[in-house]
Amino acid sequence: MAKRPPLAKSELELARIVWRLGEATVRQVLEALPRERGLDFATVQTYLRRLEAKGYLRAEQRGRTNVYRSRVQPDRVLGEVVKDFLDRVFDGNPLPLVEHLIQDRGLTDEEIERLQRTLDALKERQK
Amino acid sequence: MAKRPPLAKSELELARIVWRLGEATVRQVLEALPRERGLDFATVQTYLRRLEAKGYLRAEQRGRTNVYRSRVQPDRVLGEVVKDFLDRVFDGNPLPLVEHLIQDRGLTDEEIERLQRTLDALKERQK
DNA sequence: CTATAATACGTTCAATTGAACGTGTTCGAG
DNA sequence: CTCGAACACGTTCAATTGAACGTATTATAG
Repeated sequence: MAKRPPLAKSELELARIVWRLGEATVRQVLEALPRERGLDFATVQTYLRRLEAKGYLRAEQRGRTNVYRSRVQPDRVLGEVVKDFLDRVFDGNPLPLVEHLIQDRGLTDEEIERLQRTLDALKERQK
Repeated sequence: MAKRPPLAKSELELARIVWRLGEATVRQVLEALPRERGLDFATVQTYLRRLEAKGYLRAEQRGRTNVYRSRVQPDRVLGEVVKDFLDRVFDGNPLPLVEHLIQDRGLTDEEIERLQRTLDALKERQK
């Protein structure tokens, strides 16, 4: 499985939009971008082309226009991104990051409940 | 508080070593690096200089040698790094990341227990 | 004392990334 | 038709990053 080159930040940003939309043209991605981002059409085009070259997206010529869709499972890519981050910043140790997240950022009561149930299930399964 | 320029990956890697050691010379950082990293002394020197220029580290001339130490609270920087990542990859929403982490990466039983206690405490406090 | 090793510091260099330009082509409104 | 808007694609360009070089200086083992 030929390893893809790493995702740059802007590339991930656009890839996530394509993932969310399922498939998208340059213009659709541009329009899905927050207005204050202020990217040029040509710039979005360039990034999508790069994503295709890197193997993350696949372009299909529909009529006169290119439609991009994901070539790899988004979750898989996300997993790689998270793993890379975890390795670099926490030596691959998830616990400190999890603790940081649940301490620091606001979780609602429901979210806490939900996490507890997830942990319960996990503890069950872990036997 | 003048915002620092962002931390590049290699820079964060070295900064973390300085944080861990409390203070360190170029050589000490070099030696604390995993052997397979294979960085040159001069390269480590360059990165530490950049970290100083960016305001993350402060160099003190001790004898003939530079000793680097952190200029900002490491936890603070770490918080920024995590926040940036969370924003970019999960739209600032911690829950999906937490769920991904506890599902995907191996947590030991004790770690799960510990998380549950943390969540209990958090739920208490949230009233 | 002197040659060698270690260091600081300025400089360089290639690859990657963020961002856009220019040109050729095409499609649809008048 | 024809003209302008939209698009594709090749190209460019500056900033950042990863990595190291070269030179001057100093400390130290012989």
